[in-house]
Amino acid sequence: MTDPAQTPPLRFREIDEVFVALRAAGHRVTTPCRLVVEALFAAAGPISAQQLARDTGMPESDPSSVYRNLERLESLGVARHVHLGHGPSLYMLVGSGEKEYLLCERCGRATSVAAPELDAVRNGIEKKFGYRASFSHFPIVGLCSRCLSG
Amino acid sequence: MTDPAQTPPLRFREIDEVFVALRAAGHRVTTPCRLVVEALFAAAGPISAQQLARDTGMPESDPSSVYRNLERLESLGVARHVHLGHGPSLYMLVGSGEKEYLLCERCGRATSVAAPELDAVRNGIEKKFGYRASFSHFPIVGLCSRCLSG
DNA sequence: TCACTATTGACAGCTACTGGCAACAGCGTT
DNA sequence: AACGCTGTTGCCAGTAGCTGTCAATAGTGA
Repeated sequence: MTDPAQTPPLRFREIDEVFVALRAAGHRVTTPCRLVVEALFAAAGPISAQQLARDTGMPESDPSSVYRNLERLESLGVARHVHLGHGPSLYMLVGSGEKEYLLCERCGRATSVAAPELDAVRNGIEKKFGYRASFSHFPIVGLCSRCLSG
Repeated sequence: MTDPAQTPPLRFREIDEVFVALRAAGHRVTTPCRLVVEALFAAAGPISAQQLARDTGMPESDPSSVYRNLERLESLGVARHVHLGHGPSLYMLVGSGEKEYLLCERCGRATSVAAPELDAVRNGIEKKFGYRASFSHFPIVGLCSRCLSG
């Protein structure tokens, strides 16, 4: 049983911590639940509910259970979502070093940056308008350098 | 015929310019079209397609004609829309002194400011990330001063 | 007034969810 | 290891916010 296919998935420990948190909150770690969490871990970046259904083999024609799992993970603070333009919400696990987003309205390209990178911008806005801006749920929208010059 | 009810609506001249622009582009100024433009003029601020249907007496149960009129007005550069949070798009006529928006994610309050007010923020973003941000279509989202202190 | 055709209202369809419900399956208990 | 409580699932229906199709209507120039 040392078959490589049998080795635990990457970052198993962190995944397991999610399951521990779920159980601690009185939730059950079902097969679909586990698949969703694993798919979020495996994803390269923010991912749609539709894509999660595809990745997990859950009913693509009706991703309501995917949404319910995501809702639960979000309520626990384990996952969150971002609205990148007009498409569906994109979900991700919350980790250390949270990201914020810039979105190009023309080409659709999204750039993620570490939250502190935007602190100067945030402070400027707060000083002038009293708003503490966050670009983790709704991004900064505009034109990227490529679309500006092109 | 000097009955006050017969006097032209407020800002009649500007409205008429919209109709001239529509005709110049080969469009017809129909009654529903006129009603939509007048409702946009009359509205206190950005207004939803649903509300426009209500205000004009157009079929509320199916605002597709309202959307087609808005689409036409937007393609002419006469109207535009903003996404204030998770609700429907809000439409407005394009005038002089364009507005940009800040939205409070908690209380839903939207603040509109003249575009130049955000130039410092915009320049800071462009210098650091190469993006030229616009907050007229998607607002800056965060927490307003009231929600921060309360 | 006529004829051409843009525009309308009605209807169907779509995406992205949200809610209801009976059957199923975790998980603590025995 | 079986039991049973109840959280969770899949399925189905429903909703919001649009978008597409089409025959009938109504602006507009001739």
